[in-house]
Amino acid sequence: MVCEVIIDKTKGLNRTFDYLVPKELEEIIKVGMRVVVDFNNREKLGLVLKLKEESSFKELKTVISLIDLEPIVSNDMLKLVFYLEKHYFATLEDAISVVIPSVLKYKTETIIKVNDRTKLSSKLNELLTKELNEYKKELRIYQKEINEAIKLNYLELINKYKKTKLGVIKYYKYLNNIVVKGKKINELLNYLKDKYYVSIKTLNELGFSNQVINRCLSLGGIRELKKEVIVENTYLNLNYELPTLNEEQEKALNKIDINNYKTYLLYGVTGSGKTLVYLKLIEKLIKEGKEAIVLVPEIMLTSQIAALFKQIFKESLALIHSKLTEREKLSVYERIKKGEVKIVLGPRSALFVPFNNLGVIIIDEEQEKSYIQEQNPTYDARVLAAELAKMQNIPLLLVSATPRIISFYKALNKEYELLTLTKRATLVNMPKSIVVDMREELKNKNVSTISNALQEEIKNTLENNKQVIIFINKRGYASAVMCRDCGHIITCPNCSLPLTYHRNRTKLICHLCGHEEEQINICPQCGSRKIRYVGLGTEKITADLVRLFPKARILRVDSDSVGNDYNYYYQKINNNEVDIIVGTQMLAKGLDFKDVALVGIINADTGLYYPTYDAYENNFMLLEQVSGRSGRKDEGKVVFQTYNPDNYVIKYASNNNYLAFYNEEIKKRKLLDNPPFKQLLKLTVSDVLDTKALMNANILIDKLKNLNITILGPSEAIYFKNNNKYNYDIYIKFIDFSDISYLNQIIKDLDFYVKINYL
DNA sequence: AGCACGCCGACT
DNA sequence: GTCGGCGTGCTC
Repeated sequence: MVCEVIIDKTKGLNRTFDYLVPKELEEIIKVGMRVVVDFNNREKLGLVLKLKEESSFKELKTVISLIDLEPIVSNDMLKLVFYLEKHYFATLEDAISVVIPSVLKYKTETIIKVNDRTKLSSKLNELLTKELNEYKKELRIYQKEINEAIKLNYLELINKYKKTKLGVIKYYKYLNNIVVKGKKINELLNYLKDKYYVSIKTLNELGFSNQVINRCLSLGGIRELKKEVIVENTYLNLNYELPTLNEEQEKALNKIDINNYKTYLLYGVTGSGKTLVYLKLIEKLIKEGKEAIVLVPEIMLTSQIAALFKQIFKESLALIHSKLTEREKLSVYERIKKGEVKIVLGPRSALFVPFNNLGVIIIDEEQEKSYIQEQNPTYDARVLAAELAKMQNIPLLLVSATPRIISFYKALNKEYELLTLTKRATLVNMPKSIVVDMREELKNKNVSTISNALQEEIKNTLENNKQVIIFINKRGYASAVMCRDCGHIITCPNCSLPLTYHRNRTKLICHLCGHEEEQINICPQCGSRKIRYVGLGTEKITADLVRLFPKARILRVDSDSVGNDYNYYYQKINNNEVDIIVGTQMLAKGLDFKDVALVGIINADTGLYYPTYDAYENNFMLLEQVSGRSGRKDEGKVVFQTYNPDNYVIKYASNNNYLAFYNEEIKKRKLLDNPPFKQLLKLTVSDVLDTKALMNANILIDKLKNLNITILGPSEAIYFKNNNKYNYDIYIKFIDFSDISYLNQIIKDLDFYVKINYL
C-alpha cells in the first residue's frame, strides 16, 4: 500500500510525495492522519492525503511512524482542500491551512542526546549542558561539528512530536473583599466585583499579570475555576420559547426538505422574520439529533444576533470569531467532536468545523462581501458551503432582504428554490424616503453639504428626541487637495491616487497604502497659495453639522475614530448618549439602533462611478442597508442627497423596490454577458516596473488564447499604481469551470505571480 | 520552501 | 589553513 503525503514546510514545492505503508499499518492508516517520514534524509511530518495501491515512482521510502489514532481532518474537509486547490488556485499547504487550525499541526521538537562528551569541542560542550538538550538557535553555528559528531555517534538527534493536548483554561471570580495595599490587586478586585467568571487571558489583556492574580488568589480575594470549556453566558437556566410562525413563514419553513441537498433563497423585507424561520428550522433539526452551521458577517457577532442565539441555544451553541486564540478554537473543536455543541455561529471560517451529523448550513445576509476571503488563499465561503452541503446531502439556506443579483437570478431560474416573505411581521412601516436633487440646491444658491430638506428633517428629528445617522462613504475631511491656479492634485507617491486630507491630524493620507504627508499650504507645482479642498469626508460633514446644530451631541464613527471597538460605540449610541452619528460603511452593517428615526445619505451616488460591472448592485445594496437603519422601532425617514435623482439605483433604492432594481440590472448584465450569464475571472499581474508588468500580462494572454473563453485586456487596474507596484488586469469570461481548467497549469508554469479573483 | 553541498575569497 | 558567502540541485 502507498500513501500520498503532503510534507510540512514545503510550501514552495506545492506537491505531494508517495511513501510505502508498512504492513503493520495497512489496517490502521487512514486519509487525514499524520505520519513521520524520511524526506531528503530528514525526519519530517506529513499529512496523508490519499491511499493507493501503486505509485509511478519506483524507489519509495517507507513511512517511519504514524502519529494519529484517528484522522485530524474529515474526508469532506479534504475534499474542500482539493476544491480550493483546483478552483481557487491555492497551494496545497495554503488550502490545508484554511481547513485545519494550525495548532492541530504537530509541533516538532529536536532533542540532542550526548553520547560521548569527551570528543566534543569545549565551546559545544559548554552549550550542551545536559544529557538531553533542547536544540536552540545558538547551536546553529556549530552545525558542522554537530553533524560530524552525529556521524561518529558522539551525538544523537531525537525528534519529538508533541501532541497538542487541550489545555485547561483558568477562570477567576470575585470571592471576598480583602484589605491589601497593592494597587494592582485592588484594581483586580474592583474589576471582578460585578463580573461572572473571567478568563486568565482576558485579565492578562487588561494588564493584570499572573503574579497579581496568583497573589490575589492566595490571599483569598478571588476564586479560581479550571475548565476545559469556555463559560460564556449566564443564561443557563433560561427557558426560551420561540414565537410561533405566521402563515407565510410556516409555508416557507415547510418547503425546506431537510433530507436532501438543495440551495434555498429565503428572501424577505426587513422585519419579515427571516431569522425566526431559520431558528425554527434549526430547532427542528436539533430535535432530530442534527447540527447546524450559521454563517454571519463578522460584525454581526458583536451585536444582538449573538446574544439572541445564546439565549435560545445556551451551551449547545459555540460562537466562533476572529478574536479566538488557536487554543480556544481547538477547545471549541473538541466540544464539537464530543457532540456537546449543536450550533455554530460564526464568520466564514466557521464552515470548517468538525461536525459529525450536520443538518443544514445557513448563510445570513448572503449578499455580504465578507464571505469572500481576499488574502491567499482566496475563496468564497458561499461556494464552499454549497460544496459541503452537496457532499453531506443537506440543505443550504441563503438569507437576505437584498440578495445578490446572481442568487436571485438562480432562484428565479429554479436552480435555487425561492422562499419569499412579503409581510412585515412587526407593525412598523418601511421608512419614508425623500430624494433631494443637489443640482437644484446649487441653483437655489445653497452650497452647503447638507441640503435644506435634510437640515429641516434633522431639526425635526432632534426636537422629537430621536437620533440621526448621517452617512458618507469617505473618511477624512476632503477626498482630494487641489491647486486652484494650476490644477495640480496632490497624489500618493506610492499609488498615484489623490491623497485625502484629514483635518484632525493635519495630514494628507493615502487610503490605499496608508502613506502620510504633512498638510500643505503652497502648491508644490506652481507655488500658489490657493489650495482648495474638494470632495467630502466624515470629518468635513461632522464639522458642518457642529456648525449647523451646535447643541446636538455629534459622534463620528469610521475606522479612524473607532478602531476595533465597535461595542463601545454601539453602547454609546444605544444608550442615547449621542444625537447625530456621522459615519461610513461601518454604520450600515447589521447593527440595530432602536431610536434612529432619520438617516441622511450625503452622496447617494458616489458608488455608481466605480468601474466594475457590479457597481450599481453594490451601491444599491449599500443604500438599502443604510436606509434600513432608520425606523427600527417606529416609522423612520431617509433622505437621499444625489446628483442623479433619475438613476434607477437611486430611484428604486429610495422606494425599497428590490424587484424593480433586479429587473433593470439583469437586462444590463445580459446585454454585456456579465454574471450570472457568464462567469468572470480577474487576473492581476503586478511589477515595480510598469513595462515589465505589461509585458508579463501580455505573455499570460498569449498562453490563454487557445482556450474556449473571452479574454479582455490587459487594462490598467482600478488602482493602477498601488504600493509602488503597477497592476494590469485581464478579465476572462467563461461558462463552465471546465473551460478554464487548463489555467491552473498555466499559472504554475509562469515565472511571475498572478493574483486571481472571481467577480 | 528548506537544506546540504561545494566552490571561492578574506581573515583569526 | 578555516570560516562563511551564496549559487546549485534535490526532495517519494
